[in-house]
Amino acid sequence: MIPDEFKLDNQLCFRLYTASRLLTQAYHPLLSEQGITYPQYLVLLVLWEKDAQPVNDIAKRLHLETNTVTPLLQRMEKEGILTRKKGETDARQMIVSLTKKGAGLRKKLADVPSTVGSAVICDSVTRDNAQDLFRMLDDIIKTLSEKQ
Amino acid sequence: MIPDEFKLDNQLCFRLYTASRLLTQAYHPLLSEQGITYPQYLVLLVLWEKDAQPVNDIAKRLHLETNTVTPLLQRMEKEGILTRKKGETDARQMIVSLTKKGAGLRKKLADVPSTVGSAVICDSVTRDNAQDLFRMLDDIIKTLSEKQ
DNA sequence: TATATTTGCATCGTGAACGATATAAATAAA
DNA sequence: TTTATTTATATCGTTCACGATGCAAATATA
Repeated sequence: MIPDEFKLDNQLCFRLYTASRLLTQAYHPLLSEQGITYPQYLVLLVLWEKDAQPVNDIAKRLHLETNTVTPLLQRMEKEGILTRKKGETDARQMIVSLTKKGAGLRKKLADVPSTVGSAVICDSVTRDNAQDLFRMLDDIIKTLSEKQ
Repeated sequence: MIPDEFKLDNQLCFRLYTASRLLTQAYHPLLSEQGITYPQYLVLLVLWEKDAQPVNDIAKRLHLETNTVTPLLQRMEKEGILTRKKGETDARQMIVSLTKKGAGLRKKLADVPSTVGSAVICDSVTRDNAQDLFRMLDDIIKTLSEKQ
């Protein structure tokens, strides 16, 4: 007999992993139309909120390490979406700024949130109890990121 | 002004993506001790439930494509965790079975669920309302996996 | 039975993730 | 000021994910 804890159906991580992957896939057709990936879209969200940030601030905002973000930014730089230049006050920093193309993607991707949002509305996740889900996920993220 | 839908804090996908990554990281020290990764652990969970399954059944159970699972299984075969042999009734199938080592990992990994589980217990996610979270995630997964 | 289609798996290329490590600049300590 | 430590970023190697494509076995159709 398999103990309950070992059953795949009882695993929180597997659910998060699957839901994350499937929802990311829902973004794909919309994003690839503009030649970007989902993690690149996340970088854009960060820079649209506040332009000209050092690599580290972007990484922290996304809960990623710089060894993930740096290559990501290098690819986006090569695509002409953003620029990277040495910080003036601190020469260790690389300040990442949107190009005109990167800023312009905001309008071209304007429909993404509502399109994807409506795809995930189901019995359990309506606008009402999405807040409960958000709160639980935020709590998980907070708990785990504090364990570092 | 940034519309609300564009704010990173309002994105469900980003929360799932982050929670999934951080929780997977919590598995890492426990799994690497036995020389396996988290996706490999998922394969073991599937095979511990039912041994000797074709690649396709494992892939479907994990909501993954065979082009992800095949290399994963090949690496696990090289590690001596499982074997792959052609199906007898259907020669297209590859039947994946646990070796003694693969079956034995169950005991060595016995503490994983409880160890990781206790790491994620927080204000919002207690044993009580974990069921609500499970239900919502299952609904999201169901909705998204039915879309194609 | 011959041909077409579907199914199951594999290969390839690209882009993440991430542990480990390296390097230079900034800061702290001696 | 010299030396040590910390900080910010980059490089490298391995393992996923996944779209695209290929191929052989099984099944359906003609």
